[in-house]
Amino acid sequence: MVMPASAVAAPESGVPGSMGDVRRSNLSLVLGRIAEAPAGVHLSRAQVASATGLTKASVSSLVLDLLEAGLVREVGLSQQGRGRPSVGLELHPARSVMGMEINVDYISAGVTDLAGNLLVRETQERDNRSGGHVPVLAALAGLAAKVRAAAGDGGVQVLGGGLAVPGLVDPAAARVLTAPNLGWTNVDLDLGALLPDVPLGVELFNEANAAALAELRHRPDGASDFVFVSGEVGVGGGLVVGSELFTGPGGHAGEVGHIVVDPEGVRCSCGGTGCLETLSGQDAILAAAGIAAESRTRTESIEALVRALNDGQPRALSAVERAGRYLGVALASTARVMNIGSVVLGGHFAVLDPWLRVPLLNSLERYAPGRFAPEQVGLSAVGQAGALLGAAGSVVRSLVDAPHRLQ
Amino acid sequence: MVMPASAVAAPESGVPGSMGDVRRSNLSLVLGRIAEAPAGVHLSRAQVASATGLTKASVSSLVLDLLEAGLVREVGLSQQGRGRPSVGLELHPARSVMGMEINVDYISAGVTDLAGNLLVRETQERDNRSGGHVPVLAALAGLAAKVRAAAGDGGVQVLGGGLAVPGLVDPAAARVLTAPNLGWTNVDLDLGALLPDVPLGVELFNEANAAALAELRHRPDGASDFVFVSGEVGVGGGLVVGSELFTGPGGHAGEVGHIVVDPEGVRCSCGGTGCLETLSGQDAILAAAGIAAESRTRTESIEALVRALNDGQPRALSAVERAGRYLGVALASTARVMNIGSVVLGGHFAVLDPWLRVPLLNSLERYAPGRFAPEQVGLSAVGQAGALLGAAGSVVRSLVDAPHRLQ
DNA sequence: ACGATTAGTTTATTGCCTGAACTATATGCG
DNA sequence: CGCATATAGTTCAGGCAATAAACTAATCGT
Repeated sequence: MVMPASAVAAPESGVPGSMGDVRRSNLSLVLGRIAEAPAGVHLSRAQVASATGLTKASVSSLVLDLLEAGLVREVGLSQQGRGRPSVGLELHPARSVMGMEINVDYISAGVTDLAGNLLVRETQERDNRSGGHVPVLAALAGLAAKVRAAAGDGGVQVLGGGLAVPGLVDPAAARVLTAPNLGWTNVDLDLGALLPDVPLGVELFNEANAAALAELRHRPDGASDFVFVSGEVGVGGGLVVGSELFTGPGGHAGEVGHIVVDPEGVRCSCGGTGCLETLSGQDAILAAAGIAAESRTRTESIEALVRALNDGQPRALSAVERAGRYLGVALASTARVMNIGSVVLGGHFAVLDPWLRVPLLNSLERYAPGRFAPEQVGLSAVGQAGALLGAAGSVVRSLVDAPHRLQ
Repeated sequence: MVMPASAVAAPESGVPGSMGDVRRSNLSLVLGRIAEAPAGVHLSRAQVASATGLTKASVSSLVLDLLEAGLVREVGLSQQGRGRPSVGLELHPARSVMGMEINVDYISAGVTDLAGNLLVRETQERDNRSGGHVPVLAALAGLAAKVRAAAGDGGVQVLGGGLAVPGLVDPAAARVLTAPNLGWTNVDLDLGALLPDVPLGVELFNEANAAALAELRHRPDGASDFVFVSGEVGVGGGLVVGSELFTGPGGHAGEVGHIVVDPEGVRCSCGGTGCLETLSGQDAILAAAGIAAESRTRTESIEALVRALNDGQPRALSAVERAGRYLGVALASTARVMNIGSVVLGGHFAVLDPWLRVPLLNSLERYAPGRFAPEQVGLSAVGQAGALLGAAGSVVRSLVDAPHRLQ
């Protein structure tokens, strides 16, 4: 049995299908084609018809719905050879979505159009570890309102949003289960208050999961199956299987940072023992490299580490070597369990790639021989903004999956 | 984003939906309800209608199709209080599917009806390690023909089949990538020749995956998310997520036996290092327990081990303790990556449960604290026949998913 | 100017589900 | 016995969505 194709025409499993589902499915199909077109290329109704297999008549009718919903816009005429010129179709540039991020030492909010172009973004430095979650959310709501107003001045309407936090989340319940680096446990978020009066609401994401979605959208190779591992203080992970985020039964799969890579290892902040994070997280690497964390921001510490590596300091080199080796152990196990043989490195793993790559590849070859070609280990295509872009993009994705929600 | 519900009305992603898809979806829905009913309970059209949400008119029409396809049968009348008595519906008892299994030292074939009751089964002892795959498949084809004839004498028609093999498979290509214990590498199977002239063909499965499907069907608690781990010479695994087998992008996810649990460990038959199999597989346990494998079948060796455990022999106890401990390491990592907190033990893990359970639970608590309640570690409900039942049952499942294939 | 060519719309048809009316078959009570 | 009541299942008109084919619209080439 193969993974099911993503549900196209069904409202839910176990519920009767009716012709309305067909309409929804085909609306999604048409909107998806229009959204997929490269920037600057505007498909015509006829092109959409031949690309989807729908008839011209059906596409005309479906496009009419999308125009009325304000999701799609007609743009100029264009002539291809003989015949009547075609009317271009594009995602409506005045419809947008918001991405938000709460991290340890900043909050951030940004608006992208439906094609994923960042229109506005603001980041606010802020120590989010003290004072609990209430002031953080209040500050973020303010920042979001500001960014939204800026977008609104440009005539852009925000349809919905996504929020990324560095911790375990229950998206259905809008609840942060644990975010060790924020010191949050079982925090219920009022997502509605964060971005009031948007038709599509606000979705909650784990940071690495959101970043994985951003990678999915922006990867030049168009890979549809990979593990994204993000090295921060913690080690986060996001699993993309069949161009979908895999979140598991409870919504928080992908904790690559807590794979056990050394059963005799030290205690982890998660309560476990010998997790990858205890050997390849930032604190572990900096400590092993002999770089004191005190009186420095984390960015500065990583910069110091890179200098040490460039200087060829043995302690730094062996610290990174160890991190790469154990990262390989965890990814080898992931490859075996999930059958994914492609990796995208983010956070400090991307920064340290020049020194990390060889030990990582060696480790992969030792623990999962023949499963990872070197070109299957890539670096993040979106970098720092990944979580925000991914959270925003996921709203677009859910909109494309169910365009009827805006009618 | 949550796992998509299984596609109900869509043929495939990226293809236009039409009204025929609605029909297919609803056929599946109706057949599914009829199949779900407990043994001996026969739903009426009216009950199916209220259970599914379809109208009586639609259900009547859909049931007619299923009757004509021979998938469903009307059975007697039954009176519930007042009113016209209802006509019972059941899966047609004369339609059946075949499950087949190739293992190291036997081949087996059996026929079950669509409700999963085993009608005939034959097992043939056979050394499948020598001589390559051709004679094995010839022998299995013979055995299948025999079993099919026996079922045919009872008036039962075989609609399709499933074959389980102990190795990595590519189901789409009908290819066994590697089956170390059989000595097979990149073997293409002619599944059509194995069971000629069946309308639904033959599907190929990894043995543990098939067994996981059988567990899914027969679990008393009706769990829909679990890891099945089967202890044999190798350690196999099957992942069930949302009542679906998770096979990963390439079709061979779930290799729990090759999670790295000891990076400094010994070489594994898969080419890796420190795999779970090298510490919790049968050979590893028997060797650590000091039980010589020579001049015994594997069953006898395990029996000897159980005697030693009952006698309280320290070497045997510590061997099993170690196996349980490392099994816990692997399952803790699986829980983190897949977000699955429920386990079903099969093979020797089930047999050794009295001695294995405590170290396993301790290990789970150490490496993934709070994720596994003791009652979430269960034993196989189907035992030895699991792979065969699962392979057969998967054909029923795919038939319920797409009943129109028989019309 | 006019045919060729391509884009998009209109119209008739088909398939499928729905709701309401209808038929069928039982029970229970006077 | 007869009739009200209740439940199962069928028939039929209506609506929606996709399709195919005919039709209108707009442009190019000669």
